[in-house]
Amino acid sequence: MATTKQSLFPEGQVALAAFAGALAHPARIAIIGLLQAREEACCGEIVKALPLAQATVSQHLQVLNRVGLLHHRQCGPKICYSINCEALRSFCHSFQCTLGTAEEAAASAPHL
Amino acid sequence: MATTKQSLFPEGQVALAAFAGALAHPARIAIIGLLQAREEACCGEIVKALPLAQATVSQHLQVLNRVGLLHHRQCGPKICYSINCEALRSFCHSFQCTLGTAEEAAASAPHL
DNA sequence: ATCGTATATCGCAGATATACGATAAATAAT
DNA sequence: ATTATTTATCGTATATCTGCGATATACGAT
Repeated sequence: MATTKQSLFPEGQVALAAFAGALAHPARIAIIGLLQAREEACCGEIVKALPLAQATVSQHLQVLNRVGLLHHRQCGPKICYSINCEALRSFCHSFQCTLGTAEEAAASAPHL
Repeated sequence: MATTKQSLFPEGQVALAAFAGALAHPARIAIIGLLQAREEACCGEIVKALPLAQATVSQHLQVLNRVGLLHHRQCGPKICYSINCEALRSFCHSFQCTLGTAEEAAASAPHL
């Protein structure tokens, strides 16, 4: 038994869980951090920066892409990835709201 | 072969991924939201509020507890759970820092 | 000690995730 | 068309997650 019961939960909670799931691996945290530092990086550069095989890195990129956290553009023979800042901010916002840390966030960033 | 490679990543990234992993299920998001609304709830109340069996809810509580997100106290025959606000805030803070949604995101709009 | 209630843990099965080699697909240049 | 480069996908094996019934543990009251 164990047919997933995720569909029995409100859509907002499912979406937030999916977002959290996309960040639930050190490699994907590292990729986000790397893209934050460099603005943009191609898959090969990310592979060099991580202790993982190319196929595995590509899979992790897909996971981040699936929840809309990445932009990518063809750049000659390479594909350059960057962070979809809007999506990231939007996720973080509903994250704050649901987790009830909104007051603290408002204190440090008095706007929005 | 697929012995997990999580240990090859920096500790901070592993910790953040673990935190995200703890929130990577709608049931656990729901539990956090419920505890936020009620301050405190015992396991039985949470079971009633979710479409899951008691054993499953108990497991989800363990997952949240393992990363330090919960407080619990014996309350007669029951066990009352509440959110460890300090831990939650601390996590959210390093979350913001690593994901760079503090001020960089707001400042950098112009590209593409 | 026994009973009833409340919660945690065990054991199992099915579903996902992780990781990688091999290979395919796409691009650029020859 | 061939080659070299870059990335995505396939196939696979192993690991972890999800879910629940059954059972164990803990507590308060009798």
